[in-house]
Amino acid sequence: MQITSKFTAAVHILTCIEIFGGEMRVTSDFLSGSTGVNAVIVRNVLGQLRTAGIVETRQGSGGAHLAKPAGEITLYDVYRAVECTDDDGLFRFHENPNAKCPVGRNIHKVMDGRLEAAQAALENELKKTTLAEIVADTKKIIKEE
Amino acid sequence: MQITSKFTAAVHILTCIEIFGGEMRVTSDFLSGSTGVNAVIVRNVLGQLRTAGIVETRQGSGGAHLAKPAGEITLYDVYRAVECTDDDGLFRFHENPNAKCPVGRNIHKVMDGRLEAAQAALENELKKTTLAEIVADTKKIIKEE
DNA sequence: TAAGTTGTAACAATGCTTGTTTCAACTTTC
DNA sequence: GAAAGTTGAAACAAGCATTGTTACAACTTA
Repeated sequence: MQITSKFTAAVHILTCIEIFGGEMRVTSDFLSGSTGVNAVIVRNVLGQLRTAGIVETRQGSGGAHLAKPAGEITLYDVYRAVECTDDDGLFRFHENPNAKCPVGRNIHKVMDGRLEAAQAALENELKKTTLAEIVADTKKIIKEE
Repeated sequence: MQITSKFTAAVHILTCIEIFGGEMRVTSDFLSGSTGVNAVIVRNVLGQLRTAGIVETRQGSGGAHLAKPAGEITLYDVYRAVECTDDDGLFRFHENPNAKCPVGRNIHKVMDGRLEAAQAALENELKKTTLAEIVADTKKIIKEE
């Protein structure tokens, strides 16, 4: 099982907004062209990023902008905005353990804390990188090409 | 996107094998009863755990056993045995970034290292817990019931 | 030999991800 | 005000993965 490609697409989108936003209007069509992701999906992602307070878009006038400095947007923020793991977490539990079995009755309790710790470890690692670093690295590579 | 319930089911299965293995024959039917997971799925999981060298099963004679001490089996081992993330990792990349776009051409390079670090953080956390601890915690809770 | 069990293949059901079409609402420009 | 371009959103389809189910050969033990 894998984390959706919407996450990497969202980072790609944000990077484009930051890099090209100065010189041109970054529309969902343009972003679709750069990412290879369907324009409607791009708009969906932008909608989720907007709900999370990461970008600003307006109906009619094309062009998305960051809602806050790139240095204040972490990969974790993007991950949370786009993936819907909030409700039940990254791990999925088998749903019907038998309450009549002493193991089935308690396995949830025993594992939950550890699964949360593992998920937190992933998320904390994502918190370490900001969009500003992604943009800086990308610009550096472009310059060296 | 979530990690398969096969993972938690596998831990449940191993816990049962360790706790009940002394007193009775732990068959896939019994495990199906405790986990609430279909017996064929249980056999599939057992097959993956066997391939990974974690359990021993034999056709005909019922009853699975651990192939090594519970203290030497980490949650990570179980995760690797059961999830098929080896090939492409936990994160999925959007597949067709545009090579004509300087961002699309390089976003993979920029993100890969960070995604690997995040995945490694998750896996390292899973390495910290052994089956022996899960079993000990479960026994403790059962005793307190 | 009979009963119980594992290993495995094939198929169905369900749900998730992504793509596609369509259209109303909005902004900008002419 | 009209036209062109854009966003937001709903509805639906295609593809894929997960899980369940059925079926059966191969094996072990009694």
